[in-house]
Amino acid sequence: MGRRFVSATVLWPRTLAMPPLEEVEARLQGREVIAVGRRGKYLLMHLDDGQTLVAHLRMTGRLSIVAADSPLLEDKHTRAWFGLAGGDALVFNDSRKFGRIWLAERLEDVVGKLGPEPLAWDLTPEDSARIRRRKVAVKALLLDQTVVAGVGNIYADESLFRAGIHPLRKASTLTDAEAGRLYDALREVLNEAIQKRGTLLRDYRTPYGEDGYFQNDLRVYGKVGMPCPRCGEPIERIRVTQRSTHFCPKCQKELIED
DNA sequence: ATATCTGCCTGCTCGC
DNA sequence: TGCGAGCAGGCAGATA
Repeated sequence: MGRRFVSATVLWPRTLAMPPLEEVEARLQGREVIAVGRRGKYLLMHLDDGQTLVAHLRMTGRLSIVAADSPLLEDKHTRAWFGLAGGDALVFNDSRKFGRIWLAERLEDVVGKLGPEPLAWDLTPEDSARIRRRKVAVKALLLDQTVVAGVGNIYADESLFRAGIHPLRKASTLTDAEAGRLYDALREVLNEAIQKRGTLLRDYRTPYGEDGYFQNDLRVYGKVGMPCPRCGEPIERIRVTQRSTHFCPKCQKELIED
């Protein structure tokens, strides 16, 4: 916060989702960051004229502020960087090239379709009814950013395990009790993960380059064949709408026996 | 409206 | 040791 942009450089054109680079250069020139925030998985830098510089890291993206002569500017995975008044640079580094940056006049154009924030979710009866009519697998529902914002594959699997719900259950078949347990489990998992500063898997680092620690608390994600921490049954992996999905076949029954 | 699939990408792991 | 295949996954866009 408090820094001003003086230039914009894009090395991998697709990184810049909108608008064209010439326009970014003109509209960003001299603008000051007055606040930073987040919506779902989108990072927000609010500027002093109402615009928002938005970044999505996807899988491997990293944002950092470095000195203007930092070797990171020459790194082969650096996709874009923004010169800051005073000589530093805000660098977007992303080996997989999935990450995206927007300069939005209206933030809603970028994040308008996102569902509610799970940790600040005042679930209305209308929301609840609409969601619970859906016939998709509940795992797919958790990953749908228009239903609830910010949940990715790891925390979806962990939430379903803690709630004792099979990932293939159709959302429309969940009982009130199950829906309530899932809602609680999701918030619990996210709060714990935030407290542990995230999950170190392959690429993730905190904004300060440190590792997160939630990987030590994962109960099913990536644990294929290992004993369930609750019942000892081997954890299984299946695919649900093209996503690798981990669960305990004993604690998370697809069909409830009577 | 809803549900599902494909393409985008590179680095890493695995098996031969 | 070298090499290719397979895998990881968030989202846009296409298709059913």
